Amino acid sequence: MVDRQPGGTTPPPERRRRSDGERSRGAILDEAARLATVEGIGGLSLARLAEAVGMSKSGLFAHFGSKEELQLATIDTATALFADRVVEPSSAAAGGLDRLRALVEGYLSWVEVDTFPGGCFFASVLAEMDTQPGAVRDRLVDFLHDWIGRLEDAVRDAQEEGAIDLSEEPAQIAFEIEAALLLANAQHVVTRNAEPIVRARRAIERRLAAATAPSRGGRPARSGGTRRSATPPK
Amino acid sequence: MVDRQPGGTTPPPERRRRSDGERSRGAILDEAARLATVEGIGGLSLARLAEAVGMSKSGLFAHFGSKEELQLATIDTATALFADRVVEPSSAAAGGLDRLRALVEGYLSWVEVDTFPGGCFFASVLAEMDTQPGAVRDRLVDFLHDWIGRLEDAVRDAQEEGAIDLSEEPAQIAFEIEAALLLANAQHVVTRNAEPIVRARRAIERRLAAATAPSRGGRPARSGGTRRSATPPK
DNA sequence: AGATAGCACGAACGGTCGTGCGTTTTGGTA
DNA sequence: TACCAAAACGCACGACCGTTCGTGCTATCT
Repeated sequence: MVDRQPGGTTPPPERRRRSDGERSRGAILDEAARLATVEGIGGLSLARLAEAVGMSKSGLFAHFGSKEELQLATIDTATALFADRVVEPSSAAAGGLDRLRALVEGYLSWVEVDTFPGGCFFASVLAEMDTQPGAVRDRLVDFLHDWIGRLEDAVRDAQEEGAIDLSEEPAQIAFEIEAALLLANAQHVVTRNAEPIVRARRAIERRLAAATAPSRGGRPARSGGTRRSATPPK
Repeated sequence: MVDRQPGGTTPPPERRRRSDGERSRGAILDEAARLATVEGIGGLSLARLAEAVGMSKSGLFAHFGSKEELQLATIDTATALFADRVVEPSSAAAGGLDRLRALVEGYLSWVEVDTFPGGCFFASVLAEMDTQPGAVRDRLVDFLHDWIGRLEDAVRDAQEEGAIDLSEEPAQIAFEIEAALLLANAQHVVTRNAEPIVRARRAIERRLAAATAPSRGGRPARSGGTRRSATPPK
């Protein structure tokens, strides 16, 4: 952490942090991500956030310098949590199809387990900012592209492994999966029960079954197995 | 228009309207629905709305009495427009399946034709209000139930007519259709091109094709026609 | 024509917003 | 232990929020 050089003149752009400051900042961002899903990332006010974490408005503000910086940092916090809860666990999957299923299940539990009171952070916040140009929207769109790309990559890998028929378009399958996930989240927030979750699961499982068995007389792809095909990915 | 009774005591709740007032009110609500899809129905301020329609804030406010009343009237305006543009045209369809397709196409054009700058009014506003209890949220949820119910009814009618297999669950098909429509809207707003529209169309057409042809070796259902079969189920 | 009431206006209110500034407290280090 | 910068604070600001009020204007009815 410390990188002091004994040579006397330490260059000015050094910024020393104190541990309690870092801890406060983390607590602020955790609460900000929660509140943003119910009040909106724009509607969330510094005063309410400060009260929620138990500190003064000005003390909180000093951590970020502007509201937009706070919003961007909040997005980064949610992104890190999403990576930890949804993306990372899927990396243990054996093949592309299993990884795809792991991403789906990861997202559905991310929604169902009430990680945030207002449902999926990104669905909530992107719906709010999708028409408001700026750095916040841009960062959210970046996240979305990353997520959709991850689904498509899993489909492509599954195709290379023979688990999904080659006639299927990865972007189309990713679209249909994402559609079910998005509506599952939206309806879960409104109805507060698990029915949309199981409907989404059913829709996706059915779609994958159709993509697994080729539409016109091909061999049914095998499921599971640690078989490592030659095809080294990219 | 006038209903005066000569008996003296005219019951108080009478309210006479002037034509220019009604026209102003309509213009306000049209603009409010537009602005609500980009600024949010909560973020939309009376001052900005007044400026957009070219009148004073207080003059505008007098039409509604409170911001919540304005919001509710805005929702009613959007609901009427939706009924006119999407629901009503579908009533000309011959059977349940055609009506279902008409609802889908009606919604997709509602989105693609940029009826509102921020995409579908209801998707946008419901995403904003889904965690904020109150009359506004309730009215939006009512609309949603009505819309989903309309999709399910069309599926059920199609089943009675033999156009959709009886083993399909109407609520499940409606969920999958609504999912594709919702994501089509969301991605259209972000990307501003037609690709999500055609992806949704493709997904829904494929799903309907699967629901039309029974999963395990039955006769493919015929499309079109006003045939009204008895079809005693199972 | 005169009377009535719907319509629109400007000004002002109490409140909350994001933001700046000067001060006090506090934790890590020399 | 004494020092110093990070951290948290209180306070105040200008702008904007929804809402209220008093006042003219004018369309419509008698």
